[in-house]
Amino acid sequence: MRVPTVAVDVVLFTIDAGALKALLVQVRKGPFAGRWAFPGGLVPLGEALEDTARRELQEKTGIADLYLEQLYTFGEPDRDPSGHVVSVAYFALVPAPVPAPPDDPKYARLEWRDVRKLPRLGYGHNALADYALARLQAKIEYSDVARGLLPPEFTLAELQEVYETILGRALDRRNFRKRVLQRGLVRPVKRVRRGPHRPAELYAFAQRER
Amino acid sequence: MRVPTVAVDVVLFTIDAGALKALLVQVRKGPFAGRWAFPGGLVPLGEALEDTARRELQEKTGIADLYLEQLYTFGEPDRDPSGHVVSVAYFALVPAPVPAPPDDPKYARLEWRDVRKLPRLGYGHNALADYALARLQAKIEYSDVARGLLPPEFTLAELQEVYETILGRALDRRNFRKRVLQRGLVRPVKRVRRGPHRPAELYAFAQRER
DNA sequence: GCAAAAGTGTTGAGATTACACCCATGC
DNA sequence: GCATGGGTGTAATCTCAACACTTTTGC
Repeated sequence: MRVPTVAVDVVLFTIDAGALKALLVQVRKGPFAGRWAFPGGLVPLGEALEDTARRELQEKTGIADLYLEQLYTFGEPDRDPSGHVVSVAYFALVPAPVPAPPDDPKYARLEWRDVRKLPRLGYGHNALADYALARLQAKIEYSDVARGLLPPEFTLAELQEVYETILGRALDRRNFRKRVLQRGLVRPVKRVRRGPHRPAELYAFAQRER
Repeated sequence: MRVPTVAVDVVLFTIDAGALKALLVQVRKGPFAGRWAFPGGLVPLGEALEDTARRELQEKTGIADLYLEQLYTFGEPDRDPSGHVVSVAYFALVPAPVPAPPDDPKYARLEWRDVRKLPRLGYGHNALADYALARLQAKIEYSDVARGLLPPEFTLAELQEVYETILGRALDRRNFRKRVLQRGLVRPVKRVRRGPHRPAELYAFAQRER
């Protein structure tokens, strides 16, 4: 092989049981066999990077529709002991509830793991996890990335829980509601979610991103 | 060729004559021959991406010491008509005054061009220019990237001119000085620059980045 | 002494934080 | 009627933008 190989790796986040989780796959070959790492794969000739990322996730989890954003490209030649692999990292979001990963022994094992309690990962992927989390925390403050973690309609309490889980700290309810409303991030949809207590107004993200 | 090739492209900025300029090279081969584009080159097996970027700039301009930061990776297969090239884009900064590019006919022609008046570039590089400028504008607000565009000691007027050139608008002198000082971005070095008028205090960037 | 750039404070507006009580529903 | 989560306003503080005059030097 005369040139570096190109791969994509994807940090797929979801929120589950009040925790921010990422999808891991168990490495099957090479010096990292048995370790966990983020899913990824080689980019074939002629395929766009983002398409490779989506295809890999689709094949591994069946999830087709998700938010995907490029993170960083790692190109140190000694990161992968099997050769010089330039790895384009993405981060992705999928709304809860996420379908349970198929536990087909034909495929590598998959697991959703709390991002703040990751084991030592293969291919130096812990740095990737830190990077992805930092980006997510930064973006949630000024963009509508939270869209990728929620269903089309949701209560403000649910939205706030997403923010708190990502940021890792509690937020004031009144201030939170004021902010997201007057920033025009969400709009009420004139429906309510009924439950055991007082019904909650439902909201949706506003059309235009900002 | 069975896999995509990996290349780096670098948007090298400097400030010259009150304008933000970028280094362009003239394309010599292929369908974009004659057009201008940002300098770049293929990543050889075993070399880190950033090393390739530095080496290319060093070879083309002789500039060795510069600020370099990864921007984005473009991987659409049809961007380069000669094949599927995954291009990792960097942006770089070099302080003025910048050495004049050698006009050796053995090498491709080089030119510093005003970033806001670029011609139609090869390889779809106009998008890259926009992206790099947006990143620079964003980062100058909260980081010390301006460090890469100034000599070790400078006056606050010079610093302000860098900000104004990058942001493309005038800033209030008093507010500007207040901000950079109380943010701890710069510190006075107890020396002055003498000129035709009142001497100006010299400053240097503070040690720690933030 | 004059031209030119350097240096310096205050005020008002808007944004952000802190904080506690009533409301609507299911059971 | 009570337990539970849903919904709301105000005051204090901080941050950011607007704005004009005096100082120091070279000539």
